[in-house]
Amino acid sequence: MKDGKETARRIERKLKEAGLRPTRQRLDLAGLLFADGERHVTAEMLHAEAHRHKMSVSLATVYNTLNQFAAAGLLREVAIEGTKTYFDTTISDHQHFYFEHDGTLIDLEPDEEVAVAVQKVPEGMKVARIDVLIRLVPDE
Amino acid sequence: MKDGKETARRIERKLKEAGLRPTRQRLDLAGLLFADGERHVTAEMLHAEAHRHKMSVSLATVYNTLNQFAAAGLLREVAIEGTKTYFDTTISDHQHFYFEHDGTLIDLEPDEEVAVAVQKVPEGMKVARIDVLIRLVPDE
DNA sequence: ATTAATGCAAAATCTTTGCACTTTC
DNA sequence: GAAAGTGCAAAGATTTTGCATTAAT
Repeated sequence: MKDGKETARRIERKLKEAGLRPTRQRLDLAGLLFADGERHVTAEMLHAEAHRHKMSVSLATVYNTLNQFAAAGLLREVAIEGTKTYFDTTISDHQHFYFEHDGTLIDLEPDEEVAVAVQKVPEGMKVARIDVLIRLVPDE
Repeated sequence: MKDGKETARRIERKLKEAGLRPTRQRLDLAGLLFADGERHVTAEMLHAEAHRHKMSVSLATVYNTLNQFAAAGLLREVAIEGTKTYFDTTISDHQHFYFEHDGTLIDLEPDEEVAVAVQKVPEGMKVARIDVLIRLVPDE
């Protein structure tokens, strides 16, 4: 965990640059999301976490905030099958390990990444992004 | 479209081999799904299609059937972000093109596939499968 | 006959929305 | 004070479930 004041300032700047007003709720949630390192959360998870930290935010606001952050490019939605929507704090191009036995998701380190190169793309289309999800199960 | 009788027999065999009783609803739905070629459907879509073909199936049964087929290995769930669950009639290892502007999903031909090789896998884990989704947007 | 599948409606989930109130600029 | 954000509860959307009825073995 980084120094509190530095982080708070950095986060406020981040929101302003994204054109989002730095309200208390957004600062609180961004504080949890961007404190340090990668994070993969659902709205439910983040709401529970905020509660544990005695932050006052409604679940609807958590949903709205995650969607706004994603629209602003601060977060990225991750496609995992199933009903819940995951958001990833790492927005640069990267890949994921998905632990099927417990539903955990982690980023691959850049040096672990799989190289992908598309040969042919349908007429009139171009590649926007390539999602790679490596599904893991316990060995043996 | 293949010959009707041949297809019907093939499908009935398919269900039996999967340990599923060949009921009218399952035969109807399997008939739509496995008539020929790849298909990517949601429960909603398949239910609507069944209706158009004057087949009588409830939406709940479509859901149940898709889940049973997937559990039996006849279909594969595809992870696309968003709320709806897609099922794919191609169950072998393969990759997808996803057209972001209209939500269409198609399989890559084997010769278009991207080679992926994972270097390091977390301790005690092994790769079950690698999902590759190539996101396309209109050119320019 | 026995066992499994279906249909319906009801419930359970997850997510978005409408609107009065509050906060930020 | 104007514009934007929040909270709550209500509505939406998707999916699952309980149970009586029907169909398959």
